[in-house]
Amino acid sequence: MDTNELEASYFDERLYVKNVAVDNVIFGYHDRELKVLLQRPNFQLKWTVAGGYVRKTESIEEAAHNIAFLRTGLKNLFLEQFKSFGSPSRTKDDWQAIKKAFENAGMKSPPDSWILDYSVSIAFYTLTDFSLVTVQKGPFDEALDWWPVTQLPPMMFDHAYIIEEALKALRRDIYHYPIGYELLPRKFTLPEIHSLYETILGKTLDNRNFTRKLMSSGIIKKLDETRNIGAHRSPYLYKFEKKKYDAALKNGIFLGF
Amino acid sequence: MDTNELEASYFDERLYVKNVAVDNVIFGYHDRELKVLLQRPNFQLKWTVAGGYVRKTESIEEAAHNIAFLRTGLKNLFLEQFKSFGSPSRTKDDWQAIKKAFENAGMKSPPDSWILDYSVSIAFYTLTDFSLVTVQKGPFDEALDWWPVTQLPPMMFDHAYIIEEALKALRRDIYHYPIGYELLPRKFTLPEIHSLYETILGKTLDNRNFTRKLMSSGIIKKLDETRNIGAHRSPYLYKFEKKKYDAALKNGIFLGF
DNA sequence: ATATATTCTGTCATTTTGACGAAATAAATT
DNA sequence: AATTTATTTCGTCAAAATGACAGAATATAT
Repeated sequence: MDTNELEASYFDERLYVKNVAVDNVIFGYHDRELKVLLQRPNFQLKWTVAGGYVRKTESIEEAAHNIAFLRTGLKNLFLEQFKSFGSPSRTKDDWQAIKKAFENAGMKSPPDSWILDYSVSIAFYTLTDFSLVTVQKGPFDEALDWWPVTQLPPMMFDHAYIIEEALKALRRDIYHYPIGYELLPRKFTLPEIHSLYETILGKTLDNRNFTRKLMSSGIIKKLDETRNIGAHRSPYLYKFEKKKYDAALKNGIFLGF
Repeated sequence: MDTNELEASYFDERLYVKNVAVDNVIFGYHDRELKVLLQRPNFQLKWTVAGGYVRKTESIEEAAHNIAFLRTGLKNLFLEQFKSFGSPSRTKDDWQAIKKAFENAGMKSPPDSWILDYSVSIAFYTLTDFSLVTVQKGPFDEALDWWPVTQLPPMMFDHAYIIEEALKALRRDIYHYPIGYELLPRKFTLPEIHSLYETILGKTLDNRNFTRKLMSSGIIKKLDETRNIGAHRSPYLYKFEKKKYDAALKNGIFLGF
């Protein structure tokens, strides 16, 4: 099935689970900023998190992976479910706006039964190496772009809140999982991973103490290469130790920065 | 609306959200064991977690509180959402069994559209002071009882897995929240809270080091009373410091046992 | 050669941890 | 009334982890 076909069959109650949406907060890291991939539906001014529906033949995790794949072109990304959202009228108003806009444009809009009924969102966050992503708009979207989590555009539904909660979950998980592995390119420098942790945790970390702790965990390894950064001392490159990383994912690790 | 009326209206698609269930793993602590409150539906041999559906007029959190209230008689319990579950046929087989049993008994059974369609469970865990609970069976249940998490009976659906995941979440959260407050009576002894932590974490903790750490957090306070435990030295009673506790809930606390 | 900006390495006092043993106490037993 | 038993409670010490801090090395531009 072609990508557009796939999404175009949304709202077919025979294929998709009604009342249940999956939202996926896709994080990337670039220019010392944590960014999130957002889409803006046709004719709309406000943005949404990457989202979609669940086919009756798949699990919610598969649906979330699929959403990530549709927008980034990447499979098997690191993906964590962090919370579900459901309350009367959390989506109603903005759905009505979308419906109206579609109708004004002479386009087919989602059926009322999907819009006016109760809507539960199961939310995941996804971590990805920014540099590997090639963004791909969906058939109902006018725009798809990375936004810094510190400067989000106006958001539809409760999606600003969903991103807040995703950040909370990420900040909690960063203590238990070596999250840098997912957000950084395969080879990276100490200042890069240092800045990543500062960005996610929103606080400054003493570089010497940070390095000491990270190295003592044994999860990253110094390479024999350096990166040229222009008029400055060239930082060494590092990479994650896959074995240690897998163990850390499985058993948890404690990184108390 | 009366309690039984409330639950009896399940499966009315005008009132309840289709495809979405809420399951609530209700934990209590008694006799040095962590227990979970389970129900056994009519004519069934296997048990389920406390569960129910979401009214279209309420949030999923309200639904979860309501389920806890129906089974324990208690309101405003400590309740955390930890994960949602959704995959094809996670509930189908056992639902068919229930349907058949209801029909054999000449009772009205849930409509096929609710049974055969996709089912998402939003799962919460609830912590409660065992001694305050008065268990209340639901209208479709033959039994409702506390079971030690270490010796569960045969479970329906994927509920054994759901309980496992609830335990994981609890073990994760115990490091960030002073969970003892919810599971213990207002006044308790050091050996009691010590044993609670050992039980939840599933490992022995040196009593002297445990006490040192717990006291240094300032979250509990020694009282001037002791409890008589028969032929042994009488342990002092302690209570949680409400202010410290509230701050810990809000900002998190770190208790690395 | 010098200036500038950034990376990298090391020390020290303080705090926290983990592993122990021994004294105190309430009731039952002799 | 002394002793035994089971439990609670208090204290010490060496090792490890933490937090605060300063200075040397290096890549290029001037």
